[in-house]
Amino acid sequence: MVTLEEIARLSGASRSTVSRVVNNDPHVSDKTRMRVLEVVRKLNYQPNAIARSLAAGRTHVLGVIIPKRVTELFSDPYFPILLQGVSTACNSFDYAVTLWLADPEDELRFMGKVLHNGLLDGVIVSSMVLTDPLITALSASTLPFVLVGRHPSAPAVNYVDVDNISSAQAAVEHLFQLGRRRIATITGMSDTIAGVDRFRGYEIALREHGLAVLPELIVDGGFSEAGGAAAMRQLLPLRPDAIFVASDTMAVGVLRVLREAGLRVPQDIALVGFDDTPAAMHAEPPLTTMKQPIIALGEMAVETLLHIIEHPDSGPRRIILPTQLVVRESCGAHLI
Amino acid sequence: MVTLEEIARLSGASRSTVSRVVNNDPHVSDKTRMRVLEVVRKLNYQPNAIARSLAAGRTHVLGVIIPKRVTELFSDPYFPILLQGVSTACNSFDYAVTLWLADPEDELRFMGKVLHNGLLDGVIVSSMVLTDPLITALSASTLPFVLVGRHPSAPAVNYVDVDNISSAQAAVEHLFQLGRRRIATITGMSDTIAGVDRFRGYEIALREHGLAVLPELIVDGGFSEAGGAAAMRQLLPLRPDAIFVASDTMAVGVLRVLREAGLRVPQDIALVGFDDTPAAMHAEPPLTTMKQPIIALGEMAVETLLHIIEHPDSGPRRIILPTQLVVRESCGAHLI
DNA sequence: CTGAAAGCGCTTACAG
DNA sequence: CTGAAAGCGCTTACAG
Repeated sequence: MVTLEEIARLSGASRSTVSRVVNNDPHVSDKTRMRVLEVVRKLNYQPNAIARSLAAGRTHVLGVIIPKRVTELFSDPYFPILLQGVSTACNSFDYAVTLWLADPEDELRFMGKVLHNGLLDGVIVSSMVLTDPLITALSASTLPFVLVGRHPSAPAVNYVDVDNISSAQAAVEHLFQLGRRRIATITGMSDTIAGVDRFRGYEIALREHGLAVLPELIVDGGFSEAGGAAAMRQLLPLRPDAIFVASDTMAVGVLRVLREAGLRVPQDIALVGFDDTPAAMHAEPPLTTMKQPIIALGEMAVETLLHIIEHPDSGPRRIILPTQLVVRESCGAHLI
Repeated sequence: MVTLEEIARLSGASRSTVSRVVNNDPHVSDKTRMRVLEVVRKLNYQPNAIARSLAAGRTHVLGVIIPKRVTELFSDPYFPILLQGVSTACNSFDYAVTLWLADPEDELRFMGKVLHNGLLDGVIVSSMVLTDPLITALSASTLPFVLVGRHPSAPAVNYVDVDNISSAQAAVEHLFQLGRRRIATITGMSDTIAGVDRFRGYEIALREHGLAVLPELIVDGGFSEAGGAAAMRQLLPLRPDAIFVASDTMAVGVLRVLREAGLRVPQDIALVGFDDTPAAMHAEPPLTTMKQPIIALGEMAVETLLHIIEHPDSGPRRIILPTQLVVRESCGAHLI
């Protein structure tokens, strides 16, 4: 392995100077810089990241924590896509990202160990679970972190999110505008903030129009495809004329059940989903859905985290990214 | 941050001794050990991973590289699931995993930089692309690596894989045994080893039974759902009585097109997929498919890599994991 | 079993 | 603009 030391010796400069050149410090004469760079190139010198981290006190690596519990729902492409956004942003800022798919047990180990071992400059947490002890542990630590998805138990915390409440409200409003009045909802897990918020949006929209919120028209689908299907089966005999489904993944399961039951979408039942994952476009019929900018959430999480690392004393940042209703066929708008 | 130095001072032991205790070195008297551990616990001391890495020459972090090109097909849960296996194994061995979702440009940066910056003890590469320059660069470097998926251009290399050829052959054989004779195939990308191998298995199976390999019954679906659907549309007028689809993700697209065309699966066309992703089970009808142990592939990749790191001089390891035909409804076996 | 010392490969005041 | 020196927090022969 080529070291700074060697470059210094061969270029006739001091180690300090070589370090400056390598780090683009302007306080080096052009002549010296050229001489050093020459040798750097010739030997294909790469600064040792570990030594650099130890000396500089920064590792240039971020952590991403995704609770395994949701990981198991990896049929839902939300997390892979989020990861993509995080990864892209990290690459562009010359950061590495280390991935922690933590089951509850690993979470403990993570908190006890990784959190304080100095490997990470900061972490991004995509826990949706309301009672996650990790959030508490992070808040108590000095490690900079940002949440993807707001978290009521830690209000003074940095996060990026969408406005799930008003987005869900807008989705239901869309169904109302199309003339639907018996609107059901299939909700996500009720111990996640997204699940709760999207349900609240549903309630608000109904109330706003004086529609009753009927308990029997509210079924938990747990954010999974199978859960969505099961919820739909439960809803079938109640004959809603529209359903707001709190994730596209669940909506795919819903469509399957409706097909089996011989019901037409949107003629018999109109559907609006949430997320706009790739499956929404490919669904049959194509799914009208509230698009969430998942990639951008990942990217913003990184940018926010980097900002916090640079400016530890700035106040908490809450970033809300816009959603957008993508009208396809499942809502029936094209028939009107 | 609590340091070794502090523990030494407070416990009255030397830094060497504290280091030994922390690293479970048996050459420490019980008395001393207790005394040190007492202080360690009290101060909640966590060894600094960076300092440790620099001193020991090992970082305990592995890299996973997934080419962005396939990443964009993240609707295919293969990669997330693989990641899960890798992550689980790393956790259990106390390694961290850093994720590189590399587009071709990032790949260059990776090779030039990350490959030699000392951050990684080794890397796992899940490139399926035949001509990937990364493989060449890795082979030329001293960094230990293992491939997920064999690679003909680098035969003397460590990899874990399934036997795609014989697995595909068995899948087609199954269709043959069910009486199908006009068997088409929708192939994966022809510049991936999995794509090529699965196609070869198809050929072999047909030839074995004296069936002609008809070019018009071979259509590229590019491993994506949309590609699978497009391929099926092309196949529709040719009326095959069975199709071997080289991935479940494509098969989902195929099923959609068949439904639109009013064809019954398996009565009119029998289908066998590949992978056994969660979508296979949820498909309509449930998909018969060649199950690939994706999680296990990820885990074995880690174990193999760790083995290579420990034993740099052992010969190359090639690990082939078994596949298994999962018979559901799309092949028609249940009707017989 | 224990400790003093060198060293891992960098960065960064400090002085000139 | 440049260099000598200290230091980041550990591990690991080496000696006793």
